[in-house]
Amino acid sequence: MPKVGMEPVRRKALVEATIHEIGRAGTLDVTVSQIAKRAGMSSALAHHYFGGKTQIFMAAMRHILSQYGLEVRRRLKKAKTHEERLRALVDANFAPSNFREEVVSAWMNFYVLAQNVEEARRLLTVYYHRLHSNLVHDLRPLVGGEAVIIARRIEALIDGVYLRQSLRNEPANPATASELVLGTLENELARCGSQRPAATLSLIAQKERSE
Amino acid sequence: MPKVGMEPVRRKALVEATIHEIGRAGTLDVTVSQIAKRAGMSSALAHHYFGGKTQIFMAAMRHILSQYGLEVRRRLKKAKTHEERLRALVDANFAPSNFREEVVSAWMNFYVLAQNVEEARRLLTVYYHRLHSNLVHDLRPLVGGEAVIIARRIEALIDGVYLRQSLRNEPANPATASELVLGTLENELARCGSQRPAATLSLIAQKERSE
DNA sequence: GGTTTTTTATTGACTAGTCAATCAACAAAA
DNA sequence: TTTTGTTGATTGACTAGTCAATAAAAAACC
Repeated sequence: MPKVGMEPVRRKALVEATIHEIGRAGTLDVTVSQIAKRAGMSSALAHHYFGGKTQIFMAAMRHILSQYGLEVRRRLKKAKTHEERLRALVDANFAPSNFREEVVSAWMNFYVLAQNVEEARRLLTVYYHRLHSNLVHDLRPLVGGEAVIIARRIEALIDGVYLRQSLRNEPANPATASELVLGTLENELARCGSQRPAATLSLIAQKERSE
Repeated sequence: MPKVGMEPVRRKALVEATIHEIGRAGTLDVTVSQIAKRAGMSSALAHHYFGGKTQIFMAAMRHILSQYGLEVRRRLKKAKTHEERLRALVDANFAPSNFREEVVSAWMNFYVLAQNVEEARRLLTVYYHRLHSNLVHDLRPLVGGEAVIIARRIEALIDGVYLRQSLRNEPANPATASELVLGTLENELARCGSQRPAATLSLIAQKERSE
């Protein structure tokens, strides 16, 4: 029974169904029918609103990236010092909204997609650059010239944690993951920072341990 | 013109063609025909020798993992001290034989495969455990109780470097990649090691810089 | 040594199934 | 009656896997 103004509702449902379906299957090899079914409509309607399968994937990827961006900005707003901002940047990656089983799996598959589809690669590159310049911005005052190399380490580490999470059967544990990255960061700062006492940071201290 | 004793030749050709084809396509979505064609035979023959597509993939994955294992053992044999052994363990990941564009891409896709196919996951788990226990074995004497957590960081970092490499257009640079990981490791050791002078390690010093 | 039989290598043609994309048709709201 | 929403049915392309047939080498036999 056709109601009017369905377009945004349908699009949203499809995007979310896509992420869940990719997460469930662990692959980009999901059919439009599967996605449409989960979103509660026919596959023809999915094509009607998005045009094609690739566009559905791209919309889903854009959604994940924008949700991630939102999380980053939300946390950065609360942070004052450089140390707090660094923690915010790292923690955003492991926020519950991003670091869930299906979303992590979808991320992994988008990485693969970015190897094939130029637009996907572009999106990912934007995210990379933003994270990198954010990190460098707050690392520079603390470690000077080492900022870039340390940023690269943190970036790779975050991706690695995601990758390994996608292989686990256990549900994601934000605290453990975040701690792993922050611990490394703390080490880097303690080692080559010279303008502030190492203890100032204490990134981890404020969280309880797990694992 | 049938020559006899072709089986091992064909199998090898198919395995290598599989890796190249996956790397080229950036996806597991390659057809048996494409693989067979690159290996210089008909798709029927590929089926004849391997049975099915999944088995072809598994054979390719096993080949990559065994090549990696070989590299590790080769380097470990030359290493004497714990520090040298740690460096060997890290460097093996970035040896030219493993850290090439197609192989990196294949790795990424095998990660995805491991989310779906139980046997693929098992293979990857074996590799994980071996790397982990190797790292811990040589970290423990240097850093004691922190060995496990540091090992986890290094492992995630290595995976992250692979992942990011798969997104680049530029050819892989072993030196840069290795340095990124070894630098982190050095930091960790310098920070929490207490039984030996930090300078002893100098993991990076012996390599020229790049990037 | 020559002939037959068996084994191994090889492929073109075919089957059965899947799936993205399209379209014609229908239904409610404006 | 025009716009918006919706779907079942269909098309067209593609692909994993099978099979029967062919051909050379090797082995067995005389």
